[in-house]
Amino acid sequence: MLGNRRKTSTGRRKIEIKRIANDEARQVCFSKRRAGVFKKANELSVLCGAEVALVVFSPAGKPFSFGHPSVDHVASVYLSGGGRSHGLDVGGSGGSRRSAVLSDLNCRNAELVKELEAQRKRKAALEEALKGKWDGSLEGLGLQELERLEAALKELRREVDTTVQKQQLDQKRRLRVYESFGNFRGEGAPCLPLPGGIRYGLPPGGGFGYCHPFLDQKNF
Amino acid sequence: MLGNRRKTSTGRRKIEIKRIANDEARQVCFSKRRAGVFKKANELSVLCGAEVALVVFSPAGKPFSFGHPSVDHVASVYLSGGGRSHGLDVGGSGGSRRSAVLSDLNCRNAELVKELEAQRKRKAALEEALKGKWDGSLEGLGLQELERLEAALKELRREVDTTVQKQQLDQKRRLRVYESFGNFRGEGAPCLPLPGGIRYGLPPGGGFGYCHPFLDQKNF
DNA sequence: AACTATTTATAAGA
DNA sequence: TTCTTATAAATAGTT
Repeated sequence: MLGNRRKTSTGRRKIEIKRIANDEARQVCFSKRRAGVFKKANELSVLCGAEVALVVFSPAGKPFSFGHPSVDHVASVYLSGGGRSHGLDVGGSGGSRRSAVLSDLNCRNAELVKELEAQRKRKAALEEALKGKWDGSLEGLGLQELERLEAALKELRREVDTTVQKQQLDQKRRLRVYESFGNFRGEGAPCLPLPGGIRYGLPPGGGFGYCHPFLDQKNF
Repeated sequence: MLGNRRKTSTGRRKIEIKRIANDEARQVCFSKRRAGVFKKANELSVLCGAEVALVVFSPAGKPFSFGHPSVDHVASVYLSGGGRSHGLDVGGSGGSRRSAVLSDLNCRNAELVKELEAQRKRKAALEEALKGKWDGSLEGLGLQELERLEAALKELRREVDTTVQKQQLDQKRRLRVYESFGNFRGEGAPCLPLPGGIRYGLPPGGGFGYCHPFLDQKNF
């Protein structure tokens, strides 16, 4: 009775890996494959103990992410230059650790002094720019002035970024803490400013909801 | 002749998704599955036009990554709060863009003024800390002083991070540029400092080599 | 969302 | 690591 039932499906067919033209089909494919990729990423981290960070934006711009131990952790390591230091000087095993810390601190201090210098100049320049062109409102400014202001802001950002990056690098060299477990996030309201320190990812209350892996990631 | 050959394999068997105890088996599994996950991630981005960033560290700490349009791009968006603004005010389509930019700039300026204030205080505090305890060398300092200095450095970092994050958020709100194509990176020397602005990832010359997807990612 | 026929990924073994 | 093979899993097209 069940055996001689007609075929109800043509079955899976091979497809070419190129952009799916049809909008709806693309959306369906995204949902299915997103679930698949996240599952694979999770399995890789569990089976092999690998550190994994995966962030996906749907064609509509909805964010989904998975990280083990966390997106933040992996992003930090990646940011700081990638990879563990292959076991050298990790853990409190020997007496060379203290001197390593010392030379590390020494190095960081030198960089910090330079950064202070740069910061001083930068701030002066920015105040200059603000003083000359800025009275608190925007209405009196032409497009040109706005653009110049924006350029100044970008410049500031780039310089601060450099500072941050160096400091993170330094810090990560000796701070290799393992966090406890992975996480899975998806589908949240975009563009909310976040309080507190920098986050390579978003905090629980910051607009992204946490979801259990593979159970709740069906929305486009 | 070929048909009646004995089974040469027991074939694939179902496994439980939990850490593989045996080191070698875990390594082999990592290599295979890493390739699989990266392939899936790439297919998702191509088929569906999704933005994807995937970073994996092997158990030994070797970094592998894939991004479309790039890890940097996805990380930036993710960092800034996630998600596109759902088509509103994207592109130069309407006349509301100008006023949007104005209120945006206005907002950014207010934050900037606050940040300048904070920066001034921060710098003063740091200089204080350095003046009091620091003569250029580390040898005269006890562990307690070192710890206090480290705390000051961390504090500085946290505050600078906050600045950077806010500015990035602001900037990203109106800078939604599409880059051209994805990339694949793997297996590089860890922990080299990077010149230039902050990178959510690593530049071509920064210690990571570029690889073509799925062809060159076999090393643990 | 559910259903299957297929394709694809992969666990073991060599 | 790479190849092979049997099998488990993912998923394209359909309903």
